[in-house]
Amino acid sequence: MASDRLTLGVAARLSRYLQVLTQARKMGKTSISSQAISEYTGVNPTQIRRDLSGFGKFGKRGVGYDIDSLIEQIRKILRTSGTHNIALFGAGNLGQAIASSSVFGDHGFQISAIFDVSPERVGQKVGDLTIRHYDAFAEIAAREGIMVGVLAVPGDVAQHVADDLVAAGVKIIFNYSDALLSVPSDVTVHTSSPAVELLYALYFYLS
Amino acid sequence: MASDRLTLGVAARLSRYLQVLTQARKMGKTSISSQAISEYTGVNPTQIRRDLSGFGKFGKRGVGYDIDSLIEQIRKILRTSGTHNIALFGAGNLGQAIASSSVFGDHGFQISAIFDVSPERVGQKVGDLTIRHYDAFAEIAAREGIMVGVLAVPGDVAQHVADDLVAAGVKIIFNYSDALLSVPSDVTVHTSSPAVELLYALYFYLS
DNA sequence: CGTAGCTTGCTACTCATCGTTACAAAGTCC
DNA sequence: GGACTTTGTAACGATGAGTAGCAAGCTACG
Repeated sequence: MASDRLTLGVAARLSRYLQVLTQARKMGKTSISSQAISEYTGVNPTQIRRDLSGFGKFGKRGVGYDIDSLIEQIRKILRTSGTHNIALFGAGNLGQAIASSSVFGDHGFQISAIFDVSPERVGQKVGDLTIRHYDAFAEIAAREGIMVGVLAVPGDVAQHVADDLVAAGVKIIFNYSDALLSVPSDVTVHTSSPAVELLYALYFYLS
Repeated sequence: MASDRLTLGVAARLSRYLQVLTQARKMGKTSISSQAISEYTGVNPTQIRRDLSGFGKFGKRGVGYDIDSLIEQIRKILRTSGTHNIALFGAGNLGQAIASSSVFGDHGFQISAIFDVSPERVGQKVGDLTIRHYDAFAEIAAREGIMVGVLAVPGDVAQHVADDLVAAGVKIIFNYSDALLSVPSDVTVHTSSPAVELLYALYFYLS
């Protein structure tokens, strides 16, 4: 199991392919070549074929890869097939944007609950979901076994929420706030930082 | 100039350090050790010191790095000091969330204009900015020299907006939509894909 | 003042990874 | 049938990253 664990690089690239494939599928494409994936990801076409061919023969020579089946294969390789329940914290502009978009749903993440503390928001609906009060989180987490939490809350309360998430057994925290979160070593924090990604892109443009 | 260009890895890590440093500064810290940066970034402490010491002696032995000055130094290394004007497209939930947060501002990106097409939104204020009609973009871009565009628009119009941005001379597009954008090779598209980043984190947790 | 404990800066070495080149096999298109 | 495309695969070389180790400089505390 853990022995044939993918290396960081391979897993990162496979995820990246998955992103492009999912987008391409949304655009109505059904087939794609390693060359095309390369243009969208910046990864060398040979590298792409090598990454994929290490797990089986997914492509058709002269044609390329069938997008639907390749998505399925990669998700199988990443062992992330099926749906995963996530909980969303904060129903402000950002939280509502996340809840009403399909970004997570397209990749098998189902938002199973959305929490806030504002009396004006609690009880309102966002898509199919009703915003619940944050106090109900512990109970719901215990019942549904939430493993991933998404933080769309103000930075000054992020650590507090993160602590509660850790206590409830959440293992992966996606942090949209600007707070630096301290968590036990068995919990992964991923912080969204679009501005930093932009700086990175800007550097290469300016050079 | 381009000769002493940083490698991809170094630039990526420096950006990452910048993220953590900016967060740490917000939390009120003034100094940080390579060990601490390592815990937040996952990068080896020796690697961090090597990355930094290649450009000068920024740290104090026995103490660590002064956060303010290190941020300044890294931004100088990345040649992204100063402020950069960006334009934001789409004033829905996501657009408003971006406009009212400080994520971009903290890193020197100033949102100089926000555009939408909805008559209900145009004319309203988000923070200090007034939402303008999309038709005004070409003129404003010509006057202010926008180099970075942020797309918080629906996927089905993203390509159309991207084409207009390219025509107006925008070189970096930050894409929050789920569309796969086609642009000339001298334009960089960076697509936000939180779900894919989550899949990546999930893989390593499950292994 | 002086000693103990950090932390940086720096070097040398090793190993893994990625890009490159090359080419055969299998498919499509005309 | 023939030209063209694209995958699958191997070999090689260059680059990058992890590791270990150590001296120098700073702080803190008696």
